[in-house]
Amino acid sequence: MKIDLADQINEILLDSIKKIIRQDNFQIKDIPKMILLIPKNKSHGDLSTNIAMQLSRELKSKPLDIAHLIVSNLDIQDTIVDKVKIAGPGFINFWLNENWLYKILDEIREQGENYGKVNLGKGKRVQVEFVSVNPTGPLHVGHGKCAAVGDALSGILKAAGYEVEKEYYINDQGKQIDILGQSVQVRYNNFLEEKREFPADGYKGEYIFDIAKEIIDKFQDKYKGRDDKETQEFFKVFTLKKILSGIKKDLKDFGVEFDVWFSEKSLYEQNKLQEVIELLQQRGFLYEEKGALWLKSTVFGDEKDRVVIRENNIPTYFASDIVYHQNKYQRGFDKVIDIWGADHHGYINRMKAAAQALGYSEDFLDVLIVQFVTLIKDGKEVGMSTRGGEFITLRDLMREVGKDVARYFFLMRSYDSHTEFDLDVAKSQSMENPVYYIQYAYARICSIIKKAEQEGIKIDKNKKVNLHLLDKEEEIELIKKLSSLKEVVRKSALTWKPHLLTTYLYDLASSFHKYYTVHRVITEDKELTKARLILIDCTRMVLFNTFKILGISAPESM
RNA sequence: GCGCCUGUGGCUCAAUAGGAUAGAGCAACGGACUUCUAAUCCGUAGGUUGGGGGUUCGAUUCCCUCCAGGCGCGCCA
Repeated sequence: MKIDLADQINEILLDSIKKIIRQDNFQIKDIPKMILLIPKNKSHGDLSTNIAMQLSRELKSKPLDIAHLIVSNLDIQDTIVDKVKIAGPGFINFWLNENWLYKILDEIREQGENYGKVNLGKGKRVQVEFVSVNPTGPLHVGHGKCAAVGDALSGILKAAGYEVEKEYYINDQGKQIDILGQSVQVRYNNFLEEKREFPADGYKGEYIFDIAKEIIDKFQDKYKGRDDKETQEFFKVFTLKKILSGIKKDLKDFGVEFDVWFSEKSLYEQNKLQEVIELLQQRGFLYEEKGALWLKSTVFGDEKDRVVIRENNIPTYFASDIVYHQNKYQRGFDKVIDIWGADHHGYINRMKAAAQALGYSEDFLDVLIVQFVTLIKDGKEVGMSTRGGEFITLRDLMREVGKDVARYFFLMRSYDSHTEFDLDVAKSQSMENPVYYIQYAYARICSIIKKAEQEGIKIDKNKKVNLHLLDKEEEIELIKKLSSLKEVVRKSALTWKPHLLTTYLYDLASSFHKYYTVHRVITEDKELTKARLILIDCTRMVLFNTFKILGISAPESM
């Protein structure tokens, strides 16, 4: 494996700094992390570092002086670096030998679908748990955002060398499931002209009626007027199954496949609660007060202690979650990421406190909060309460704008900004949609390659093509974009920001469209044509790889 | 009252772990199809980064404070 060019520059910089420290007897604790960045402005070189400014504080000396010292000790013999210059307040800018650009193309061709992968995770096991919506109704638009973010983040972490497991936690027991069953049961009886009172906090959605109708179709009046244990259980189980299979189908059609569907009920069946209570008791983090059992979550920074077992002996929702996270830990993950909606952010502290009370390190569990989606339809906001029954489902959204548009829209901005999703705009502007813009770049490339094939132009993998012919400004620009994929993957895996990749996609597509407008790929010049075909094929590959990480499809024609 | 998130051109958002002249798209205006897909490209205009302080070589980014919006503060889930 070749040395990364950033690594190479890091190395010679480090050598130089070490030399200075020795020569001039500087005292220094640690050398700050070297940050090499690609300057926005071309006149600042191909790569740049601010290390001199970073060191200035520690060395108590002017950034410019340090920069000069570093540069004069820099050994650029036999490296990719052509020229070094100091600029501004103390930036050290590097100009690279142009060969490096063409080496990028070789690398892409060599690695194919693997280009863009980095080994940040080194095989560490990460669990990403997301969506995990109570199975009391269909998924709505807000859940779609969580699904898109969770799935994309998982893809990013995989590309960054982590071993990722995606999980959906099903709250398939408890009070809300009882109410759900009752809601359907009442509707069922009402359809059969049996008077029943609808539960005060019952689920009012249209889908409840549909399920009731379905039960009539299948079982006629078998359960009419009955209210024994068996009947209640029947409505609960039937409804739960129905809704859950709907959720699974929605997610699958949205392109999200989970590795594990984890049932809350199964934890109780295995009597895991008792185990966890005993463990917490042993560790001294439980106490009784007012007939209830409390967790001392304040010890770990929670605002107040929390009830685990109620006065009436029924465990709280929180208790289940503690048991569930205990289970996650026992499955041996190095890291657990929970993705929650913004309405649950007040829950983070107690959950992290619980994890620590169980004895896990503070950074074992991290919770990522996805801010709400405000959906605009016909110019006004649409409410999204499951219980109230008024919402736009993820299914509706997919029907209206398609899977790719929906996913991209959720991912194109940072998940922690509350985004407005104007349905009318997403539909009516679909021709100017960023998704189409990007996919169009891909389709264009495919179409050129197809045409070249028809004209009998073939790229022989073994035959040398003179890539130095790719010397136009737009070509250099495009290759540089291609080269930065790995950096983007690394960064987004480190910061858990999928939108860095959507931004990158747009950027890359833009570079390609510009190139396309100015230069023709297929020309009379055979050698040039071949070189350009390689360039666009590499672009195609990079687009493809990024699409794959984000779960967006790559159409060969549009 | 306390906590979390947000505030950037008219609108929707970026800004790479604090970096160089704050960038895109939409909307506006003016251009480019005899071409491998015009679902594209080029140009013009548009900014006191909510206000005020601070930290330093440098702040959209970090700290304090105020203002505005969203969301939470249960022996609900």
